[in-house]
Amino acid sequence: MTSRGSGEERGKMKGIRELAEHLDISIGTVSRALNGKPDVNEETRKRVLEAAESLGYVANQSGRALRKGATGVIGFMMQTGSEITGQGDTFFMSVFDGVQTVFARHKLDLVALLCSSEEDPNDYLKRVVARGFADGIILSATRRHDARFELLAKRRIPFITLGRSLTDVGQPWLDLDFEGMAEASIDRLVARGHKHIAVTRPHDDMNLGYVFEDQCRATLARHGLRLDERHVFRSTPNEAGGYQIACELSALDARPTAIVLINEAITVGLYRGLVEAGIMPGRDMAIIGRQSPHSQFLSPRLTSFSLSLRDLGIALAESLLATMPAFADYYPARSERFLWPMALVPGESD
Amino acid sequence: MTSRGSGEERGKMKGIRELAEHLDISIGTVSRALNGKPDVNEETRKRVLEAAESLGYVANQSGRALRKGATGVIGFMMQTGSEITGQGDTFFMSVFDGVQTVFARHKLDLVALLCSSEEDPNDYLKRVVARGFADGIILSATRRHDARFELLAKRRIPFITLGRSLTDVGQPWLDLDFEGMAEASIDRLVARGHKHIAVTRPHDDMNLGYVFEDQCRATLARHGLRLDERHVFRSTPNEAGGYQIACELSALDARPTAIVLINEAITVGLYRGLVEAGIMPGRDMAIIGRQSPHSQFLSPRLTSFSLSLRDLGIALAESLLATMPAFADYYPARSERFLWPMALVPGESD
DNA sequence: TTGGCTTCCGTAAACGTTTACGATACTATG
DNA sequence: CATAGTATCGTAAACGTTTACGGAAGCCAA
Repeated sequence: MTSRGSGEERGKMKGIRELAEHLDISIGTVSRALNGKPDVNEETRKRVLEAAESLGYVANQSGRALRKGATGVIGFMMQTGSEITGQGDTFFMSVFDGVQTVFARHKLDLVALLCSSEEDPNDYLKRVVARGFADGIILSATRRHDARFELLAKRRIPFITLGRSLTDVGQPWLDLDFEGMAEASIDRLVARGHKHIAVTRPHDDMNLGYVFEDQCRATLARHGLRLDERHVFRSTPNEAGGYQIACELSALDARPTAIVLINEAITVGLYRGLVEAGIMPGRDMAIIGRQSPHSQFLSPRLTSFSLSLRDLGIALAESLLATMPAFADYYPARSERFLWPMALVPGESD
Repeated sequence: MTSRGSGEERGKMKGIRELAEHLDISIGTVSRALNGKPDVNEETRKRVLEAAESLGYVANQSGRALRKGATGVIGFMMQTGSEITGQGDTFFMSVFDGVQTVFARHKLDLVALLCSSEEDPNDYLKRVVARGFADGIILSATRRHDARFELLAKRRIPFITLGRSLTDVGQPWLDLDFEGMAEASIDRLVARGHKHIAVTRPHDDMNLGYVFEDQCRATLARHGLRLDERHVFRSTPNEAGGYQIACELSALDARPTAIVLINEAITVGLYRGLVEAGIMPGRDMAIIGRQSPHSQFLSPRLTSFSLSLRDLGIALAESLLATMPAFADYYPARSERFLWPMALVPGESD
């Protein structure tokens, strides 16, 4: 027993070496004890665990990652700046919570990799993965063509995307069922007698915009209707964009009688713009959108498509782990691709 | 020159050793070249940089962090789950963007440390810092008493908090000027003849709730008025909470004529609840709140306190770096504490 | 020529873990 | 008693960097 006297619980633990000396055990045994290896006496394991607890020792991340070749970290890449993704904080926070319930079972940590709006997302991702920061990556806000896919595939980093893309490297993906949303929306509106239906989509090349518009067009065609090109509104995914759409809409001579919103962040602005133009949502203009924290508190209440973001996160996490060899015994290997269904919540806006 | 033929640009770079062999230079020189050390020939430095670029080599994070004792990562701790933080949709994303413009100058990376709603925040933080994950931490959503402060102080991790607390370990902090907001709001409402003013605050022990309520009370007292205990509304920081407040409000026999909202995420729900109760915002009830992406698109437009979240992020980052010895030559050492002013943007709701 | 200075580069030792391997003591079996 | 087997633990070699140190040139002045 090396004499260290007291000194417990104060300051920082130096490392496993100090812990080992404190216990008068070799560092190898300490490590094995902490990592649950079988070849260590149960009594000494208990001693080690207790000492680690009381001294506040936790294995250093860098040392462990260097040796094991894995960091135990999964990164969720997202872009900062307010109006990039069009998804609010609460959207991702809910998804994260689902992801973490899965990760917690495997001692994995989820961190959000924040790409500045001033940096090219491809460069950022390249930097992050080359540094070996995370064992796996979750991508969101997928674009029509997305070079990030190829980058991760080339480096053989396990990853999954929340969203599809024309770029396809065989990775698993999950995406919201925008086709189903488009179809259900159009069907519902047509059934209510609407013949001139407008749609919105992001101003940039987010993939979901193409998927959504195409399916709306196809569904309208099935009803013998067509999508007027002037009724496709592109906007930034925020309230200002929604307001802008309302302005353009009201200025039209051949005004549609209904509109389907692919993005939930534009709803309040759209409502406001319509009201200012004397167009009463739900009466003069039918609106179907996406559920958001406020959608049920608008007047009239928004008819919207909802989904369990938490469950989505769970599915996302499990699909990712299924592609990682280290978790092959927990999740059968597969490369899943799944359209996540959304449920129509009737409101008074259509 | 070791014969490697081609094989460039494909797959992953093994490490600095392979890069060095490729160049027929020692790894020490390669490292020095990449890190901008002075004692390396400019021509060889150019060769190294070009080779690294073309081979896609980036120094491994774990190895570098282990050797240098610093990770180059700053963590912003936040809690997942939808209704924890109570900040609106894009609040953090905007702050992050400001933080990153500062960090980019020092090759620091910002990541969001996501604490699951199922894990104790103190345990989470302890785990993160003990692992040596980040060189510095930014804390938000500070509570009345916040053990996280003591934990970080004990381990001597540089950190700053976005928000104050009764727990004070001498760290720098930035906080929104809720005192100023309370004072300006009350003054304005009293000047307009209101005598019965209600306030909102979070349902939990977030510190800002105490600060805000106290200052409202003090300012009312200055005008010879008092804050009715029944006019202090606690709610979850989301739209449902706002709706709930409206319900409680309308059920009151002695109804206030004005209300000040400390949280921006409850506004839409409150509007809705008031309207349903036949109370017209801006006419029957004066409302002053916080700016959010939708506040300007509500009817009537919300009179709100706004601030530049991006600038806030910049200040936050600079104050943090000022406490880190490694950046002492860029930012003069100081332990700053700063109330961030908010500007009143008149709307039609009061 | 000698010595000192500068410029450049190679060598090797850390950093804190994990783990393959071997060593020891003990138990069971013949 | 000899041997094999088992339980437990110590030793040391990795993992990929960075950096202190020293050495080998080249240059210049004395």
